[in-house]
Amino acid sequence: MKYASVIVDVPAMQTDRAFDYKIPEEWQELVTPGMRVIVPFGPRKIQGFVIEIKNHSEFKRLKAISELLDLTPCLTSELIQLGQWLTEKTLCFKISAFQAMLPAAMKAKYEKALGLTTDDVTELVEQLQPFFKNGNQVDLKELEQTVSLKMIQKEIEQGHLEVIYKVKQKGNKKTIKIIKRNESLLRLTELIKELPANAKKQIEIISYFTTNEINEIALQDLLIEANTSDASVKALISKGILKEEIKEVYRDPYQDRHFEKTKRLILNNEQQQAITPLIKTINENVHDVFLMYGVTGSGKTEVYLQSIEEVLNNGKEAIVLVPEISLTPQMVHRFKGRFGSKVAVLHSGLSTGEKYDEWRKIQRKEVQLVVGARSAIFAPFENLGMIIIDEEHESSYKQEENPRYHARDVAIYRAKLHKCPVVLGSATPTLESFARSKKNVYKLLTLKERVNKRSMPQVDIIDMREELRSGNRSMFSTSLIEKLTERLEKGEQSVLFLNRRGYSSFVMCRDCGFVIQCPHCDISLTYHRHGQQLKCHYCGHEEQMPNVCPECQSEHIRFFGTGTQKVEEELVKVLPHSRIIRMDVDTTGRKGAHEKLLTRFGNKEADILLGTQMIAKGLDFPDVTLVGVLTADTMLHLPDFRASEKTFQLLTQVSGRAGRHELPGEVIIQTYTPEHYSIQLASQYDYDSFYNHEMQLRKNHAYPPYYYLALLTVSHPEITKVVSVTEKIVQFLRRNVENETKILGPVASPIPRIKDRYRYQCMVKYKREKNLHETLRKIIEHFQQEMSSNDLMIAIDLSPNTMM
DNA sequence: AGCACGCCGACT
DNA sequence: GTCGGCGTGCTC
Repeated sequence: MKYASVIVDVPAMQTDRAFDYKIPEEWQELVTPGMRVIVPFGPRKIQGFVIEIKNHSEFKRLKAISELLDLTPCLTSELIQLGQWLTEKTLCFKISAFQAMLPAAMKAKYEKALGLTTDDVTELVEQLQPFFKNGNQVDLKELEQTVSLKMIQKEIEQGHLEVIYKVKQKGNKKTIKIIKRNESLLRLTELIKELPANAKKQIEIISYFTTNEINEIALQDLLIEANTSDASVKALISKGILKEEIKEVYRDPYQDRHFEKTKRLILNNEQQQAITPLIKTINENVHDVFLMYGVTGSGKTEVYLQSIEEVLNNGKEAIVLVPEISLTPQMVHRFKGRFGSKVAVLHSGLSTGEKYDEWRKIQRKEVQLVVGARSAIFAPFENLGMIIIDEEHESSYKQEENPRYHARDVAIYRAKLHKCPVVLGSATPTLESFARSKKNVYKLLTLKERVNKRSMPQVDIIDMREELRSGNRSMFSTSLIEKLTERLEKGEQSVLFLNRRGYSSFVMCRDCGFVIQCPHCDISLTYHRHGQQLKCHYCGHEEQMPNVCPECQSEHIRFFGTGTQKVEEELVKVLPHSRIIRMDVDTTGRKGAHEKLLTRFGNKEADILLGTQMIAKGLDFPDVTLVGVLTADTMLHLPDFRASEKTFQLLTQVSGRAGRHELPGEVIIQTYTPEHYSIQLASQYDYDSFYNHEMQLRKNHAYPPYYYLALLTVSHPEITKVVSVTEKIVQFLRRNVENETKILGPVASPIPRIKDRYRYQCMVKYKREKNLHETLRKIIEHFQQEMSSNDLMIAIDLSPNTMM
């Protein structure tokens, strides 16, 4: 007799362990670790993951697995192990770790229904009787709307009704019907004559098979091609001449796109030097981490492509991670063009079903390469030959919700197991990675020249304070307008970049200075042109834009700050004849809208592309010769120790968008702090100096990479509770950490209240702290009751990206 | 997370 | 005396 250890789908501290189940006789040999099952849990039924098969169980009153959801495990043994590791590393629940590895379609949904337990409907209360006219089950949600719960409860007590717990799958395999011939072509030709003459349509169908000499065809195609209805097809099937088969098909998001085969390019000297050690590790089957530091346009991608080719030739698989926002069609094209149908693509633009299908291709070993965003790092490959993380510095590789993992850490963990290399690529590596390469923990591969030998575009820093002094109160400097006009005249294109983070349009009274804030969060509301609404970006609260100031009744209340809409309006005023494409969340909301706008810009249907973060990455248009950054320093003032680093990265990234082809490019950076080193050094493309300068600061302030961080955020509706809990935590930490570890706090979070919950935090800065995870676990355990009963929340982020 | 069980106050 | 509030503890 075998038993299954199951991790159940209940994300709670008390259930964060395996539960044992009997395996029914008929599945004894079938159930293996990594399969999803449905199990009884208390009174209900829920989904779970089998993580182990055992011959004994300590527990006496075992229940049996009620259903199998997979016949092939969806988690490989490696992924089960990885899940355990993730759980410890990020202090998340086991179930959350497993769920993070799978496409959303495989997560269960739960529903409750009421079932009739008697044959005689009239035993029920009259009011309930009509609901069971068409069957003996009714959806509970539906019933709740019209009937009181009490009445239902009574009926359950009397044994007339029962609650049925249902587990539903979200997405599923898409299938089509295939019609096959059941006879030889020769026999079919004979059959045409044998069929009754009035069976015209049937004859037509058979002729279609014989004249085209085909064995099978999709039903929907056959109906069109042979111009018939499925009644005739059914008739032939029942006669045994044809047969029907169900076939799983993939929703292919790229099916009507043609990818021209691209050939490998000749590598230049630098690229050759970079790829050699990489190829060596690939062929020798050893684990290593490479940092490929290559300036924009230095041809990193070609190095990726050729090393992947090597991996695939060795019969192994590869994962390429790309930041969500640069997973553009251009990017996909490069991989599909080289490797065709061997590639699966995973990103958030796909529907749940499409993601599931791409994932299935990986599981069934139909592809050898995955290109995708963060979660693609969990691709269920079993024979990994290499993992590439492009734009390694991107903060989106860190998941900001549980499990708070960093894709880079997962990549290195998996690569160690598979004895294969990890390649981290960037033009502006994170300080962490570059520091590791200096210590030779990562092997540094450097690409200093651009492939086309062009120098980087000239960058001009414009001091906006000067502009203000000389009477220019607009958001465009004289120089920027001049250069934009110049491009318009020459028929060249420009890109304007608005860095909006931490600088959205808030509403302020000009008389008393009152700023309208969210009633539930301590943050100012954002003005939305659409319907004159004020919106909170944290809790979704909405209200109407007032006509007068709520404080002083002044009419001089208006919105400040710079949204893309506002910039567009202003721009049209200054350059009335320019054609502008605006790209932001509003214009790219719909699926495919993003791509359409870019195509239009590429076709030169506009002169100026205006947008936020999303246009900073990977765009490559030959006629763009001017890039303008409207406000370079907004991000600098966020409460974030990485603010300078992010600013440097962004400016470097954006500058790389200009003059990528024959035409030379120019960059304008507008700022109120032109002397800031991250702006100065970005304009000189001087990563090394930036690195040295920033490292010194990090050292002085005890930040990464000199120290590791852990951020604990406590939240509760009452501020006194929050403060006292955080205080207790800090005291406990102080008693349990090493001497050189620093503990900051308790302090209010940068956003002190979200959704009516007060937030306090404490930051742990440590170098070596062997037992930190254990200590943090103890803290959670200590507050466990309060967390489940008293609405208390403690969030722990190990190596947080920001302090928010 | 759900859900049952169980112990106290305010009503028919 | 009963209904129903939510604190406590369990789920293989």
